[in-house]
Amino acid sequence: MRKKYPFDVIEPKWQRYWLEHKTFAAREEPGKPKLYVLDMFPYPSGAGLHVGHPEGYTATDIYCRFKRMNGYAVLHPMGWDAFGLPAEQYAIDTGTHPAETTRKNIATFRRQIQMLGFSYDWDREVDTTDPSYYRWTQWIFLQLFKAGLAYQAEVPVWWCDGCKAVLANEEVNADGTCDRKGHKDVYRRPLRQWLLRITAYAERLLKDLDLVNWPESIKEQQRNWIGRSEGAEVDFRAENGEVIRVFTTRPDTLFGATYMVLAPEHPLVDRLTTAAQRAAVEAYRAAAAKKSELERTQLEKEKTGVFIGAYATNPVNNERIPIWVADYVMMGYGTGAIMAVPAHDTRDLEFARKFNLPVRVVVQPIDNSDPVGFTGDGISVNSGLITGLPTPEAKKKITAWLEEKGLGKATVNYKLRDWLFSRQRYWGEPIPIVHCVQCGPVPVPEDQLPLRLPDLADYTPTGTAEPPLAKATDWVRTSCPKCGGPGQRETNTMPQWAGSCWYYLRYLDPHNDRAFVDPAKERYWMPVDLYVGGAEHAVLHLLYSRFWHKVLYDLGHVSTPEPFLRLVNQGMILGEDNQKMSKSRGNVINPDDVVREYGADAFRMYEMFMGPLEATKPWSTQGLEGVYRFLGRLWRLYCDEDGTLVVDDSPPTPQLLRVLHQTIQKVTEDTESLNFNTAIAQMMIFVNEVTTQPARPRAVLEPFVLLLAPYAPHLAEELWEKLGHTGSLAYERWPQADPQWLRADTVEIVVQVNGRVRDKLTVPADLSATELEQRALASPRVQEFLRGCRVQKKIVVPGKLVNLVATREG
RNA sequence: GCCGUCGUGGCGGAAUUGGCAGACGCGCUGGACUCAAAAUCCAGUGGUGCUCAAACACCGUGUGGGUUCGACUCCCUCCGACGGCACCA
Repeated sequence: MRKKYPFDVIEPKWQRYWLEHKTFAAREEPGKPKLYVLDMFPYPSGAGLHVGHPEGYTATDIYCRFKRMNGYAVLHPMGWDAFGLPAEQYAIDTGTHPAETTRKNIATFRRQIQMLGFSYDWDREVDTTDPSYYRWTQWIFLQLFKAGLAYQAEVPVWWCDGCKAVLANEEVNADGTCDRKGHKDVYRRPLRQWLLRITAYAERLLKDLDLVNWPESIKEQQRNWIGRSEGAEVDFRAENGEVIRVFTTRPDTLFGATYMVLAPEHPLVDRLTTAAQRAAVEAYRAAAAKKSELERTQLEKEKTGVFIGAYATNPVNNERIPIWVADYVMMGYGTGAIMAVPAHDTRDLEFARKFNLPVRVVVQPIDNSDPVGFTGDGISVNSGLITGLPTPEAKKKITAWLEEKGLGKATVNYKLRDWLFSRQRYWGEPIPIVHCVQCGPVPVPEDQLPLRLPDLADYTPTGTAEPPLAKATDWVRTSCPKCGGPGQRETNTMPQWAGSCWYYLRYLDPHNDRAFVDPAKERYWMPVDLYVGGAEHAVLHLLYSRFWHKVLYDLGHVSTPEPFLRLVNQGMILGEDNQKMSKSRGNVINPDDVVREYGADAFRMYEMFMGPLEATKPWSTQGLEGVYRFLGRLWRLYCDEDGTLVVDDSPPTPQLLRVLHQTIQKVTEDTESLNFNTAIAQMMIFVNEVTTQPARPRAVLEPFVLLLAPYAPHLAEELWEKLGHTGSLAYERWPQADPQWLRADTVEIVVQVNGRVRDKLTVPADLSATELEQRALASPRVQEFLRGCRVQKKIVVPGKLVNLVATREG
């Protein structure tokens, strides 16, 4: 197909120009307002760039180019989140060193990203696998360790037989399969692990969500993940004297507790079970331990459990209630034990019905509906000292009473767990710790960082819990930095999240070898003003980053409590068949093909024209062609077939000036608010309008090039040059809309009778309300509809409409 | 089950504070140019009725109701889609 304009010449030309002139190098400029615009950096996979990547990148690029032209000092960097399993798996399969695979993939990604003409400052590129980068990832880990926020523990962790590796909780799917490869044999086994004490920051991670401008859905997901709930811990005494502590959010229902439940793993089960029940309880616990999470949560809707033979005393009424063991109570939450109030808890009610346990109503709903199974707020009944109180007051009073008697206290619980931070993999940052028999875990001295990954000949997992690094025996064997005695290096590595937790800070000062970032630079650029990326990172990446950032903040290394001020999630791009793009469906669109055939500007512009940035939307090659045709039409507005400029110096008509200034106004507003699709629609209106006119006045066409520049930067640069300018337009002043041309002299007024449009009047824009009313009533069309009616009410909105409310007479 | 987001032509989508629903693009139809086609340009394009057309009327933003002079927009009910969480006491 013949090209509609020479994008294949223009685009490489300007890309070369920008790189050679370092047009987009970011500088701290005290006189200018700063703007830090960040893309979630990609994992450079072997498959190359996907059309989803450039969606967010184009959005941020447009915004950055727009803001530069509006006088901002803009920081807009790109880099690589390059540790991770695929390169390691490839090494296992082929023997190629992951570093080499990574280098190659990065080269492909860089080429593809550069061919789209994004205005990144390439001198700030970071690569998480580069020792000069991970040196500081390790350094931050040591700060966490020294602050007591990194510790080792023997924890039951998810082990995937297929990957021969430990998985993090979040890497295990709800159906019990492995998130990476879909392996089925995933189960828990206890292993020594590194954990980060993110729970110490639960409250601040929750509260500080109020400081950021993020989509409500993301904030809500983080809140749910942190899972704060207020309640009370209450001590029940078993008959043998053991104290069973429970957590409840409804201390007001204590009088309705008719039994207790311990989690199967609860340590008191052993000590409380009576001889008669021991066999049944042991059998139940053994069965529960074997159950996968899948069985325990998904399939097992029917409650199970066993009475352990023991009783406890309800502290509020001294009632004797039986103790059961059941797997609907989890050891990992609260205290692993509950008081069961079947009348006001759905799960307890199910259990009680199945095992014929008593149900006692202690909360009366306000609307007098059935109290059994009622879990909302109401009025306490049959509840001693709190009888008659509404739920919130009842909670307060009973909690105070418990505290006074030493039987319990108000408590806050979180669902959030500590972050399992070690991986039994090769291709990750080595954890800079030496294990010494004398001194325990000892940090590698900071001046010895980076602790480099040793080369291995064989990357395959050991198959045991020993990580592959254990094979590098010379590397593992070392001396203790503290006492000089024999030591062993930690062989676990960090998870992929580690490098991405702080990369936005390294961009500020990527070549600094004395600190992870220079404090002055940090203060100048932070926080990130706009962060764009996929919603799949809603919880983990963003929560982990926020956690590290807060630790660095507390240690005085960064100046803001939150890293990312504003967050926008770009939507997914589906295939033309409205399905998720995938190789197996054969609906994958390759950016290389698109750029070869239509050019980068058309690709960028189409992705922005598809719809709102946040929306999920299907790819359409015809839609792409429509945008490509538009760019061709735009080109022909300026040049004839030989590429000779046809712009003239004729005085522009008022009509053209009006559409120009409307376009300036609309494009300015919509670019600022990231509504790129409507900004492009307005540019199309402009081009359509100019096309209908014979003249090509420079006074109108030249400012339009600047409006186009953030969207189709190569085309705009080329036209700018043809118009006689030298150098790049990247820092030209953004056009200002002249209000004179936005004001309309006359407006069209809608005249309604009973809410239906019956006539339209063209009147002077500043016509008064009374005058407007007169003219509306004088309209023959309107009079026709008013015949035989009496006007009851007149609504006059100057500049907009007149509505006459009339009723039929007689 | 719970939380969140969202339902607008044949399709992607627009609509400022409650004020002409369907901007812009795709597709489709007709026309110009052409030997012909492609490309390009011009015109039309929510549905229904009125024997065609014009004019006009009525219907129309997932469903049913409500508030209002007026509802895509605000409130309630239900239905559907997508995303997240999931026995969290």
